[in-house]
Amino acid sequence: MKWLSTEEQAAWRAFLHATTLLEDHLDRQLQRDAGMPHMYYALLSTLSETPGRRMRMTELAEKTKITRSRLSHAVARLEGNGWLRRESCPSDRRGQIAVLTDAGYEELVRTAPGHVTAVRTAIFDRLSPDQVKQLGEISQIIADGLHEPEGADVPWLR
Amino acid sequence: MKWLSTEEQAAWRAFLHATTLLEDHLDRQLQRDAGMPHMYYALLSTLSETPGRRMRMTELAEKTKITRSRLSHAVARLEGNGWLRRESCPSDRRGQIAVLTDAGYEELVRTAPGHVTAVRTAIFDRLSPDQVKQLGEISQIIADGLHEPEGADVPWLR
DNA sequence: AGCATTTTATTGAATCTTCAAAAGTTTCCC
DNA sequence: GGGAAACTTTTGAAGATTCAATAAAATGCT
Repeated sequence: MKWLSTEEQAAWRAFLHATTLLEDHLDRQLQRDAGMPHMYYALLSTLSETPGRRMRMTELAEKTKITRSRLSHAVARLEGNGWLRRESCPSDRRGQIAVLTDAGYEELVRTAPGHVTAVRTAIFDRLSPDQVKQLGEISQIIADGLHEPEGADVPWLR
Repeated sequence: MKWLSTEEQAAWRAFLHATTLLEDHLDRQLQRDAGMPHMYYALLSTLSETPGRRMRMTELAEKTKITRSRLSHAVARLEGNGWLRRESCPSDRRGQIAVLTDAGYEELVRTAPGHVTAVRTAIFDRLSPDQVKQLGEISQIIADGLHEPEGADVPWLR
């Protein structure tokens, strides 16, 4: 059993603090200005960038790295707000398609500047271009490692 | 209004994915192996490193970057598990002190190796020593920026 | 075709977090 | 001393997330 080195411990602690504070900060900012938590905003934002502003539920869940269950609950709530609507998928009768409504798009247009400013102020205004590059690379490595579960339950059957 | 550059957008997206997946992964790991979410584990872990394995509520909340309310609920739950107990503070009758019990310490001893392995596998085994250093520095900068709220409501009165 | 398996999406219950309000205590200042 | 203001912690309700179970539809296999 190998423990963390002093440097690793320090980095891990700082990382935990940064992510905890940042999540809290952005959730608060968006809850105040847009009436939704950060993840819900991310769903609208993701949809806004797709052709037709629509996406299959599973695809949207994968793109935003959340579970299908979480997405179902979130979409139900956002649909209640009128920012999203569901359509059934023509090619697969199990499928549902989440569609960003005009009202949802307007809400995004209205709140995006404030959110981007919050992100910029918290992160990018404080980092050098090289640090931004480093952060991107490091994040990518971590995300890649978690994207497809590594150790399956029965590795000897792989 | 200044938007994010292409590099910044890419970094931000990767960072969001990494933190979302990582949080989910570690919560799941600890829920399975220790019966508690990651933040609760962090509370026990933080307490275990203090003299007397005890800390005032507010201090513990600040050290772990969570709200007092969240801490109160968490401590109530962990107390129910027998991993923590409350003592009243002798010098300040408002104060409560969270104390790690022996059972709590044992639980930590039992589950720490698995958790450290999970953290190592997800992060530190994948990064170069320089990247670990970079991650620590970048995280520190972000955390520092959020630690004391920057823009007060009335900056002209500061 | 027929039947088991897999995939998609949702649901409800339990748990966790946030927010605002509350009660008790200490501090500040005159 | 006395009263306002600030601080510490808890509480309950509302909202969010997880997990396991469910239903419906597609796919695979023989």
